[in-house]
Amino acid sequence: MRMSEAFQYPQQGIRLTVDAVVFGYHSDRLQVLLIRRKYAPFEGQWALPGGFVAEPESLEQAVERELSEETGLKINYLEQLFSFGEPRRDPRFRVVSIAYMAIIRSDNMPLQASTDATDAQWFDTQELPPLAFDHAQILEKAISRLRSKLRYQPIGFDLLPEKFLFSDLERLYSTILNQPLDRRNFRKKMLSFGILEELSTKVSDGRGRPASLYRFDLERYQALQHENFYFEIP
Amino acid sequence: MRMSEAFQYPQQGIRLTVDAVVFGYHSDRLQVLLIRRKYAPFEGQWALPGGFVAEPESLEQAVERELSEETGLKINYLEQLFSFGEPRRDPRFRVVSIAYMAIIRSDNMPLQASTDATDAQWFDTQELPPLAFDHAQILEKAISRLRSKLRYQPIGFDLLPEKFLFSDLERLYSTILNQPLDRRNFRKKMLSFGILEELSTKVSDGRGRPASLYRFDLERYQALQHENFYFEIP
DNA sequence: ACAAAAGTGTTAATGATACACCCATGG
DNA sequence: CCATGGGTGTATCATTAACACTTTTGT
Repeated sequence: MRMSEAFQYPQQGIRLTVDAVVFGYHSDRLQVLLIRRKYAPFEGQWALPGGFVAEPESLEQAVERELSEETGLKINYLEQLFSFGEPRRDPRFRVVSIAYMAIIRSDNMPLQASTDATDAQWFDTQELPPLAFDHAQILEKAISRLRSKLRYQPIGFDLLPEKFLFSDLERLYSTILNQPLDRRNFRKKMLSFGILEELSTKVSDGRGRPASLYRFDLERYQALQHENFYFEIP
Repeated sequence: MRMSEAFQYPQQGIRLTVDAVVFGYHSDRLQVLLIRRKYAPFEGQWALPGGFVAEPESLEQAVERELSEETGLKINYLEQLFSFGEPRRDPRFRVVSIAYMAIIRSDNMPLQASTDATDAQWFDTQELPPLAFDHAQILEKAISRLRSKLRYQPIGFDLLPEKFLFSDLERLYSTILNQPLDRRNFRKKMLSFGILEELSTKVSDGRGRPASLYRFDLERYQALQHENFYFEIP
């Protein structure tokens, strides 16, 4: 085996793809972007956006290219999730897929009447259609990762517009974590980090007392990271 | 692109490997297993054990096979770490590597006078030689993962022999986390989980008061996981 | 009796949880 | 003046952190 490695450089016949679980947040719901497949296998079924990795591009570039080709969307946050490589996960031949988790700001979510793309649609994560391949498993892992990251990384802000209401942020947390939060405690904790800037503008949605807009202060956050600072929502 | 995907099934020329960061614990030090490369590139340099994935095997099987071929070691814990796919990480051609983190019980560490294997050696993680490819980066990521997992998963027991002294466990934590621990607080916390069984045997290393042996109670741990139980060392 | 490591409790500080009323606006 | 959502503080409880002496053995 070592010998063959050294001198033959075996060509494997294993294909490499990337798939992306793209999250958005709309109407107080966590949404995920799916693409309807045009071709077999799983023709007509919904699947995660993704595709084969091209020879000279990095994995991240591959994800960004595929997303841009299929949906025209601009990614706001991207991280590698997990690699899926069970031998029979694709019925055609061996495909190993490196899955990514991506986040798109809710003010960027509208889908472009897409170029090449078939159907691309946002789905509420609570009401998902059957998915092609092992994509349900990938999605499940992504949701679970998103949930835990929400608690110890300021990743929730990537799902909201740049300026947002505190109540939006709170609803986002309680929706995605699927648990009720105490408004006062949440506010106290979140403000204690000192990474939110309160803007002077107040907005009213028509009824109720007008609320302040906030903005996530990324620079401040990055500065704090070099000190003994831990973002954590209990 | 979609078209070509659907009908051509492009062969990519991207090779797929697995690499393993294998941790052991010996002489109160965290150790990692390295292999001296027999062939170019990086001939003679130290590298992580690993190799090409064979067509019909799962990724985990590939790791286990390579480790067994190269070192004869039996793995005690295995988890996928991260996938590395920068286009020029291998000077020969495009190789994407899926890295795993493995743990070997310290009573299993002796290396078999190896079959095929060249040199395989344990290295103290504080005194590492230069590594081939991007393996230093992989190793760094593995250590950081091990550190954080140590805090919230009972993974430290996988580094110790089946029966161990409480002081060993404590030293392991303070060594790997690289911080001093308070003996009383550590003990109190660790025992509070109820996942350690105190054995009746006491052992003495010649000087000082003899100490009890403990054993990690896996079944109890698994049972507790279904309840509201969180292992966490602060 | 001394050296060496094991074992053991209490207090103070900090952080988490629980909880209810007033405020500002639009209709 | 009513309905609606925004905004605020305090008291209790739980967890963590700090800290030092006694016990058991071998030499």
